[in-house]
Amino acid sequence: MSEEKIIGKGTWIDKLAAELIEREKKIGRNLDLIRVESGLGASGIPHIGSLGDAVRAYGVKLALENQGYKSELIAYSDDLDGLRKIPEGMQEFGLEEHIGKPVSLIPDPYGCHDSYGMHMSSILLDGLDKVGIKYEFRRAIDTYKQGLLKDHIHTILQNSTKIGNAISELVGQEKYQKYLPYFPVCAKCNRLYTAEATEYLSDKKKVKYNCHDTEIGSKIIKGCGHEGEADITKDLGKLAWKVEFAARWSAFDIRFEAYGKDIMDSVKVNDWVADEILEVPHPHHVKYEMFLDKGGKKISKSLGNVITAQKWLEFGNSKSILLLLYKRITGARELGFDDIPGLMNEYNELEDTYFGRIKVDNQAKLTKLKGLYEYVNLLNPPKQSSIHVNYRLLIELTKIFKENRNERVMKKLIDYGVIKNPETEIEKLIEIAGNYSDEFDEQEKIEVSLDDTAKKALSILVTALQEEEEPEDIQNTIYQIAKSNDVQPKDFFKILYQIILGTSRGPKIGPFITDIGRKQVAKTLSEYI
RNA sequence: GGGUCUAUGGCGCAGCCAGGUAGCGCACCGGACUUUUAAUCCGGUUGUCAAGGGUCCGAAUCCCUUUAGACCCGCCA
Repeated sequence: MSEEKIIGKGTWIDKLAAELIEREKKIGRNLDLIRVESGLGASGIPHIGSLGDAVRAYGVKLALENQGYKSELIAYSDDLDGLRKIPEGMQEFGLEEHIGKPVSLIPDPYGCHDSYGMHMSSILLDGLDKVGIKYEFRRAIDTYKQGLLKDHIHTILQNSTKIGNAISELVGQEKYQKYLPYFPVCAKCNRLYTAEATEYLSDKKKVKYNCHDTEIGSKIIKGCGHEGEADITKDLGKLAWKVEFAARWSAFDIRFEAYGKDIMDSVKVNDWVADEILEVPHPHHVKYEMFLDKGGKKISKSLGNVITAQKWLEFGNSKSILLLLYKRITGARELGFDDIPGLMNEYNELEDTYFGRIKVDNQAKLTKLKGLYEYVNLLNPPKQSSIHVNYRLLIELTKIFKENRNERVMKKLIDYGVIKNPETEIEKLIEIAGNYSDEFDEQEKIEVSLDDTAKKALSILVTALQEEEEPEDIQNTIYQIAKSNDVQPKDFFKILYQIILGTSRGPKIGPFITDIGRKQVAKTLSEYI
């Protein structure tokens, strides 16, 4: 693997950006500004996957800039989509009556934004802000209202027969051979999807529709029976997804958009529409797998297993999110909050590699790891390494100290020689590690098998701990008890850790017992005798 | 029906995209040292890199076929 083969910073992001540029050059498009796009769902609570789409697109923007091009990320909220089902946990808001309406026309149940859709989008935008992603925000409702897509809609509707056939051929969906790929918002009941467009009056730029019951999922949405004509240049309505991206790509001059495999078919059709109907080359793409929860189910907005950026940030820092999203793009991954500690530590390792404290033999590998570190820092890496504390250790410590947590954990860390002085940087870590242990501490009672000699030694220890007078040196006492009762000290310590911490090792146990409280420990231990 | 991904020592995974001696963490086993305990140090575990074929001087890595599992699409967005 030679030096010259390495593109940019050696990551998949750089390679992708290079492919993109090469393709644009081949097509011969203007490269003064390369726009990349990311879609934001607005119908449900945005999970980490939606965030990933934007974060990765931003990575590509950074790579493009790094290779000398100007670039911009458009974050586009699909807030003209209709509400299909009520998200888990939002049953009490009486959203039932709004099913089928565009989410930007539904009031915000929480009352803090101009609409339901804006509320949802804001959660994602807030997530992006928190991890440091910069973007240009666009909304579907504005895009349509401003008529930015009206020429594209006209062209698409004029070619609806051709498109309908192509959809059938490309992905086997027959529906658009019969109906137009355009959903007017019913003038009478404000609903989408119920209003089925049957005919396009090309000269008037109007579609004929009738509003009738329609089935979405397993639910029937009531239509109001209204029959009308909608002016595509003035009245509210939207293109079907199968053709909408193409119109948007063209209108915004988008050169890159990543997509999840769940919308693979739509992208395939849209690429065709862009190339063949709108006659604008489609953007470069990359497909990614969905994040799955630990059971292997897709993380869905409507189910309860939502991992949002906000929730993640309670337990891990923004670097851990960025590392997760930038380290690789391929492959289905099962994701859960329990991945956070690993990612927190992995970031520290990566930082050590970047600053040369960890040696990596393979040059290409080193370049790649350093590159990854730079992307996780959004190509603005710190000049100096941060202070590293093993995150799992922090979790263990915060599990033990619930009162005066910050102070006591900090003191322990100094005792251990992990840090020299209390640091505000560490305070933050103690806080999130504490959140983690509070939320996920399962208090698993593990089976500890004890033989008679061990039990005897244990009961002597319990007695010793219960003495009013504090033994001078608990550490030494434990050692002596083990020795004089024919228990291997090594095993005895192990037993104690298993009982107290649920692990086979831990911090130096003498001072540790003092920290928790002798009586407390004696009580816990006595349950095993 | 269509599509995508995954398959690597006991477990979890990296390596695969841009082929060049099969690695990491954990677990486990043995040893060393030690009142040693966030232990540390040394060594180990007979991995057909799912199976078969192809390309190549050389394949875990690229291509084809097969098997198993997962997920997505075939409403809508």
